[in-house]
Amino acid sequence: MKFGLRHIRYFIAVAEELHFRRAAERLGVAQPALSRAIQYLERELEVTLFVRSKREVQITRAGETFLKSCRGVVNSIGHAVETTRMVHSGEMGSLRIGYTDMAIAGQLPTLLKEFQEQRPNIVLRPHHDVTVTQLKKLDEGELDIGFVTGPISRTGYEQCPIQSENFVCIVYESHPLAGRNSIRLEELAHEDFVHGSSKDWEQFYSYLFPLCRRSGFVPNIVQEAFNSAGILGLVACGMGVTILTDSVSNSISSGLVAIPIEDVTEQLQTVAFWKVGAEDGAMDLFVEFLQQHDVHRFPADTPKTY
Amino acid sequence: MKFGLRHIRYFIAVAEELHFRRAAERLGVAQPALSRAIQYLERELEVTLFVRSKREVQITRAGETFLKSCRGVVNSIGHAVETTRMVHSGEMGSLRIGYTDMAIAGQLPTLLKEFQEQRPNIVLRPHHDVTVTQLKKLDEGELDIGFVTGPISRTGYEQCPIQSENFVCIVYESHPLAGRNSIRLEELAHEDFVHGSSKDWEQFYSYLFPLCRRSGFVPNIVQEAFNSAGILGLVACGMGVTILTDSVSNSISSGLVAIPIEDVTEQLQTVAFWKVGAEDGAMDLFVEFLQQHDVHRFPADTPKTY
DNA sequence: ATTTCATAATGCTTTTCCGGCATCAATTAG
DNA sequence: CTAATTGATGCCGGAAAAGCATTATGAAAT
Repeated sequence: MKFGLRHIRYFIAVAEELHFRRAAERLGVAQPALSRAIQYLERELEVTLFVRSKREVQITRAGETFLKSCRGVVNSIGHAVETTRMVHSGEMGSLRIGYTDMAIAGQLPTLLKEFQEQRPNIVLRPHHDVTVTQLKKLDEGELDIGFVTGPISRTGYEQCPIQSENFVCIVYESHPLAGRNSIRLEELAHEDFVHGSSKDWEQFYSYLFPLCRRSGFVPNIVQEAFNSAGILGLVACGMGVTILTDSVSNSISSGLVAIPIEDVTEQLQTVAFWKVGAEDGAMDLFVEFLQQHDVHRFPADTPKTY
Repeated sequence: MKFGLRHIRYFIAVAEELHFRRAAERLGVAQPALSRAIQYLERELEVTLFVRSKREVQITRAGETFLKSCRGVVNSIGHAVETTRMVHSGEMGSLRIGYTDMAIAGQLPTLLKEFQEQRPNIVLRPHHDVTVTQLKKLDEGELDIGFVTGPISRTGYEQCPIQSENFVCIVYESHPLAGRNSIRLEELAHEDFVHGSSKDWEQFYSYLFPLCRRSGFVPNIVQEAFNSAGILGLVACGMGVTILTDSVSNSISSGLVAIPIEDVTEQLQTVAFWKVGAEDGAMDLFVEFLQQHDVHRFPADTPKTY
């Protein structure tokens, strides 16, 4: 295969015109150049493509099959260029999106739905993961953007606030505190706590534990679960109480009660988090979309670092 | 699209190595040439394909989609060359084959089956047509080869004998001649004849009528049909007698009787007939095959012309 | 039969393109 | 800070492709 796309284009012209001079005109080259190009092609292929009989040009069977293939090739190249340009501009592409329990229980579904309507040619691929796993996958390029518990400061990354939620205490309905409209955090000092597994939920508790310490206690952990559904389940079994956030408590099952915590004004932030300079049009569009929807301004006075 | 296959091949190498120097080695060119080719490609596409960060080369999403397409393109080109060469050599292709009633009732099915086994990649497309129609279609390039009643002499064409058959008289079973082991042609002088339609069966009767004239009569045609099945049907109805050939009479229905004609030693030839210089490998192979199977040598002393 | 016309092929020259060498700039490793 | 590696750039030479002019050939017209 020592010929080029030029030979293919020339061949198609001759095959369609069955006339070297006309084909040369159509291509905007001189007739001898065309003759030689076709000769070269035939020599490379070791195949007679045309029968030149001084008054007419006939295409051979082999030429006809080559013509079909050539049309296919130029079409796929055209299509390739078009698609590549669309992916470059972001108009087309795919995004691997990580999300936490809090994100998926909150704003994320609405955001994704709205973006999908704006950009129907971008495929969204959401994956559930806790914050630390998402950060690892972002590092390794397995995710394009994560919706994680934040804020997080890390060089080479950017973030955008998505939602802020209050902490709420969740107890089973026969618990002594179940009837209360609100509680103070220190009232939980001697309760048994159900917990997210310490490794996975590291980020969440890095925000919650300082609050407990301020209220003068360290939570007494009696059970661990892997996700919020598991935690709620264990609470419903009467194994202890837990602290989660508004969005998750919106969907608690019967048998559980969510109680606001009076003396905790701090909120748990969920942020979108992504690597800068990924050179991906779809990402750019998605980030732009998120920043336009940034209703909850990022509080500059709480620069917690990871 | 002002780039060539060279750019595509270079791009694939860089995309696979993610390293300009190594890719250049693999391609057998110097690194600067490669850098420039990729730059040119990116300028033509108006798309960033790689992110060069002085210690590593990353491919962009757009680059990845372009890579997939490029792999497809080089594959289809390789496949195109292969297929084209096969068609050129004749190993692959298709043949449009015409046949008469006599041919299909005789040797042709066996011939086609045997050839098909030898060359499974050649598609055989048989079409039923009388001789004159086949000749017209051969002229117009609608057929590649015809199995016709011959011999035929026509410039630009060649032929090869396929079979020679005796003429036989066919009568309905209550006909006075039905009991005979053989007859002489002149005994049919005053019979009613069923005929192939004069236009379509022109070629057949150009061989038969001279024999009748030699025996001193012109057949008295009372009915015409379009093909041998129709003729046999009319004979079975008692509308007259007819003269056909061995092969056709082998498959006559009950109610009909085939009687040899003593004084007619002339045979009806079926020949393969094709245009010379068609520049088609499959045709060449088929013709070669037919000539090897030429058991019935062409009788040089009966040069009847069309 | 001869002339004329049209077509594709060929010879030669010019232009363009592409590759190689040397070098530069930038980043990383020690 | 130095050395080494990597991709980009400048410049030059050679090969490839195009253009122009011409030829050879076959068909149509006279």
